[in-house]
Amino acid sequence: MDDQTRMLTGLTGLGGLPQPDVGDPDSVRKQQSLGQPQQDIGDILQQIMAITDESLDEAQARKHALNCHRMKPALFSVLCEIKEKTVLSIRGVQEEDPPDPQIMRLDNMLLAEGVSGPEKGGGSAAAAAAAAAAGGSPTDSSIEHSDYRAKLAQIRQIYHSELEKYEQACSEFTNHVMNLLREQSRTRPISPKEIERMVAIIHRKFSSIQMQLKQSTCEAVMILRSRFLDARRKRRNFNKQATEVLNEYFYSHLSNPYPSEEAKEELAKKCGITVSQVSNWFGNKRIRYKKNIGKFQEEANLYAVKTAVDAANVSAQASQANSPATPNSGGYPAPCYTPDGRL
DNA sequence: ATCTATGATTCACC
DNA sequence: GGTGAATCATAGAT
Repeated sequence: MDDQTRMLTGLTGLGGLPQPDVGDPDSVRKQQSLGQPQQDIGDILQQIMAITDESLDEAQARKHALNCHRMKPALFSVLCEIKEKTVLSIRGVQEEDPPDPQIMRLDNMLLAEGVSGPEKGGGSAAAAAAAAAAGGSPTDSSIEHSDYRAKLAQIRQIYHSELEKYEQACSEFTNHVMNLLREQSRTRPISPKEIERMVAIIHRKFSSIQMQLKQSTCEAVMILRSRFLDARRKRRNFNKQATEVLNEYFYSHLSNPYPSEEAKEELAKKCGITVSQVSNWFGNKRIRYKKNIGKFQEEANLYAVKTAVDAANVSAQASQANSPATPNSGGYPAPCYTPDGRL
């Protein structure tokens, strides 16, 4: 009995293996035509392939039997040799690809919107600023603001929980595949590098799923944002007190109705609006005043009186007289009024 | 329904 | 970047 025949009998004697059909005349013919060695190897390979069709316990037992088989090292070395030849053609085909620019774009956006960054970072601050600039009374904007924040937080939460799920699934799957490959490396030649490559492939697959998640999150944020920006166009008039403060400043600085940055901040604080709203207001006011001074005459006189009265009060309170708020020299034409407040 | 007032936006200019 | 000018879009008055 030669080695291969012994091996065959050894394998068939392992139990549970399909016995070569000795009684079958076809089988006998095959044995004769193939020649003993090829036929034996063919059987072994067939048995290896058959493992996949079996239950786990059976397969484990079979695997163990095969691993213990004394021909296994020989088969293994043959597989190694084949592998060595084929690997040369595979090598270098799939090398490190550069970071996907689209992923980077999505990442940057998610970071900017405060979805992927630290909990209460720049993104929400920016949103807050935008919300504040949205106009309307301070209460309205804060309602819109909190609404926006709440929705953003919701998106953020979903994004993170999904991301976590994906990451967990990815690492679980990676572990599983690595274990499988390590296990298989006992029967077929698998280099650590190949395992690495396989892991990279898995990661690529999962990162493409992640990209989809990022994309849909971005879309959600964009929709939220556009809704929010639409809401911004829903103009709300400033309250009476705010308009009064702004008008007072405007008419008392008619010669130069350009508040400094500090003055704008002060006015914004007084009126409960943002600095950019103050800028808008002054921009509109200047142009509209200039366009139709006549129309604003009454208003101008009213505030001139107010300013004069205030100035008078101040001077009355102070022991020494102060000069009026702002002399009107140049700049925008002043309304006509007498120093005592009469028109 | 229509008009007016007004806050916001856009664009060109400096 | 701040401003003027034109324009948009809507609230509020009629």
